[in-house]
Amino acid sequence: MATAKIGRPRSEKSREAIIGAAQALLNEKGGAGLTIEAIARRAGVGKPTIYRWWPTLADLVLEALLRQADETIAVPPRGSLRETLRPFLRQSMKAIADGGGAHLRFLMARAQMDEGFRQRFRDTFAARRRAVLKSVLLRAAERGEIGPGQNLDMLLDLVFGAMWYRLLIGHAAIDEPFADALTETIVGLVQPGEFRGQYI
Amino acid sequence: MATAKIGRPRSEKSREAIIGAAQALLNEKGGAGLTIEAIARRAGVGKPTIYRWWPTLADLVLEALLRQADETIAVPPRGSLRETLRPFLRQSMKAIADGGGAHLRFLMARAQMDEGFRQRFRDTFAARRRAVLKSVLLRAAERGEIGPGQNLDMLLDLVFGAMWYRLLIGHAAIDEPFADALTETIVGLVQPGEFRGQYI
Amino acid sequence: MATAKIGRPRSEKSREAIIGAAQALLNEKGGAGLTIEAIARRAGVGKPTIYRWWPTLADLVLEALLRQADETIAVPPRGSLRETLRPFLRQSMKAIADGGGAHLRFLMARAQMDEGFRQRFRDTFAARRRAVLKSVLLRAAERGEIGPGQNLDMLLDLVFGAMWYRLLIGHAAIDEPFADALTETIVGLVQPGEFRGQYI
Amino acid sequence: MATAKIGRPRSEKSREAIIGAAQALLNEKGGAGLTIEAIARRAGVGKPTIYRWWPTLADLVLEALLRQADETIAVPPRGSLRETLRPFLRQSMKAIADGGGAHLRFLMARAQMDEGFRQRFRDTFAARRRAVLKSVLLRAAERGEIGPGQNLDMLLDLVFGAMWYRLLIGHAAIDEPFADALTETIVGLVQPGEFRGQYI
DNA sequence: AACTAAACGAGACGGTACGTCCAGTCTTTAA
DNA sequence: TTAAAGACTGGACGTACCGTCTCGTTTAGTT
Repeated sequence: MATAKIGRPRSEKSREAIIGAAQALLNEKGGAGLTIEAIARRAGVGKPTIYRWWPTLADLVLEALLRQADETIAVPPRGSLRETLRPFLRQSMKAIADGGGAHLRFLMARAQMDEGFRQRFRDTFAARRRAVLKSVLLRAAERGEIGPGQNLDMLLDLVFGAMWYRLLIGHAAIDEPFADALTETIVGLVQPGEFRGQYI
Repeated sequence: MATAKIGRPRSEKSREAIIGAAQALLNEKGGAGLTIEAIARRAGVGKPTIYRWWPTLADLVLEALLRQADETIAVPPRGSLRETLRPFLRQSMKAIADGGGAHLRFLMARAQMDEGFRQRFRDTFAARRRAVLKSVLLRAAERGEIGPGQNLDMLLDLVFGAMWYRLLIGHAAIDEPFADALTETIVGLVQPGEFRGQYI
Repeated sequence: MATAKIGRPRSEKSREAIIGAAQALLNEKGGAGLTIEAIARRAGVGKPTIYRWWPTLADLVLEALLRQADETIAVPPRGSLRETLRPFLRQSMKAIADGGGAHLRFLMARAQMDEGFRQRFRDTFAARRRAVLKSVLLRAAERGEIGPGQNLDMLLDLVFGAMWYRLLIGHAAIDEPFADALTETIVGLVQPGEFRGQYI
Repeated sequence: MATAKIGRPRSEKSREAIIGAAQALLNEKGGAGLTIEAIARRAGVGKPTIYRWWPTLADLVLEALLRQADETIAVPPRGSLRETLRPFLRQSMKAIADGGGAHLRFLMARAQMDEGFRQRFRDTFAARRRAVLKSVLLRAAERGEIGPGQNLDMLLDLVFGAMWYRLLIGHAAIDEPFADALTETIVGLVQPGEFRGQYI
């Protein structure tokens, strides 16, 4: 059969405390000052307990992010591209404004320092987000709302790139007006019509 | 006049050695492992000498980046938007591929950990790059190549965002085909014509 | 010339504080519980400062022992063997009773766990103590107080062995009566006379 | 009567495995590196099983020592003091050379760190060894081979002290020549005759 | 034969200390 | 009088064990 399950089982209480402490510290002090030592102190937990379950502080923060993001997933239903994309972007930006931004900024920074984590971050979080939006675009393309010359992956880079760029550089707000403007820009970009440049 | 210039003069040799060491370490080992201590060792210099001239390791790397980027600035001249944007993007991506990518990734990571540097990074480097591209877009708008409904700042976010996003996530290459595709996408997006959504 | 001496010199204040803290902790809590971490805390010093100057906690304790033993060295002068040996042993045992015992027990324990330190301990401390007593025995032998059949190194093992054995096992006191009895035993053992067994 | 004896009985197999693993590790790697964790791993046993039966790692090693020493006990029979003492010492030193030395060094080190174990070590192992040798000396004294002025306990300290001292410091071998030399020294020391110093 | 209870292996737990790296500051000598 | 060099305090790192705990499993003796 499967592997036998022996030994003391994992303490869910500790797990919760650790993730909770990471959340709290990130929201209070921001990414700098978020250390494994501080989390262990706050959670009333030994450092090895953290290392046992997460290879890296970044992986722990990623799990914390996913935990709180899961509640707000809400796959967008149907309708026109505009009516699907707008709530997707509004919701994404709302999650960022409501605290997720600190997580994302921390994770992106760590991804630049740890190639292993960068790969995990790319393959789990980023790829998942891209997949969600890509399915939206694919349905729009099937409905004929997107011209045949459009490269959907380029569109993903444009949309997520603009959000990440604003988040990381911090030169402009990530709010509902931005979500709406980005929606209109993308909708305007993709609409089929006369030839407007060839994708190479 | 002002303060007399007495005392031991600054050693330009040390300055060069420091920046050179930073360049070398960044290219060899990447962002992780780039520390002030390592730079001081490599440059044969005391740590305080570094702290005296740069407030932060990130500022030092930023200077190193600007130093090597200055040679490749070459403001794009005239012609159509396509003919101006394409070399601009090709050149930008070539600089990234030729080693600048490590600098940029390091700087963006540090900006997420140090709000003070983030501001300097935004106000010097990022703003400068935006200004260059914006002047290109403005000239194109004057020539009527860009429709009146376009928000130029949104275009900047799209272009730089897509580049940064690919650089940071690492899911796709930053190369000439990408530069060309991005050029075509932007050119197609901005061309004036029938109404295609209103910027809010 | 010799090597130039630049840079901040070693802080004698820290050195004193470290050794003092080690002394204090050893006297208060005994060998168990004497850790580098605790010494650093007590001395108000960073751990690396300790590691910079002593390879091992044991080496630090050894220096602390030598520092306080230096004051009580007082090489025994002349006279008969009995008149020289007795004060030597009394003084040695007084030093043990006055606090040196904790140091010695700690050091001997560490020597059993760290072969490198064991060698240093043997070559510096133990060899030095043996040399002092051996010179006493040599002078006595020159004066004819020790029979020709005696192996002086065996005598050293007997004298130091008995002291260490009592100290480590703890079955009997290390005090003045013991010093005097040991003196008489050795003096009786070595006196020349009829043949009493041959050293092999 | 007392508590009924129900439940699973102690596993002798585990006990053997634990003691065997301790023996093996001690012989292979010496005292440093002998940990309960390593023993449990090697023996294929859970840590609590070890803690259930021995209060301390030192107590476990002590039992391992006694188990292998029991085979070589061989109480010395009769004859002169020399003829009794010499095999006793030879045998003791052979046991040390054959592997018991590592056990003894480990135990003596642990006795310095744990006062509770020091007492047990003293009251069981050391006292037993002293009793054996003391009975030898008593019989010799009854036969008149030892002068009336001799303090037998001092003799025990001399003999065991010299052995332990060599074992712990490591400045000289513990071998048959040493056993013989020590025998002759003791025999020469104790022989009755003209007055040779008074024991105080 | 079924029940009971202790000992078993496994391994996670909260902790302590380890020895190292680096940050940023301070103090001295050299230029 | 400033630059340069190196020792400083201090915090966090990731690891090794400690001794305790909680599991599911095994194994005898008791009913």
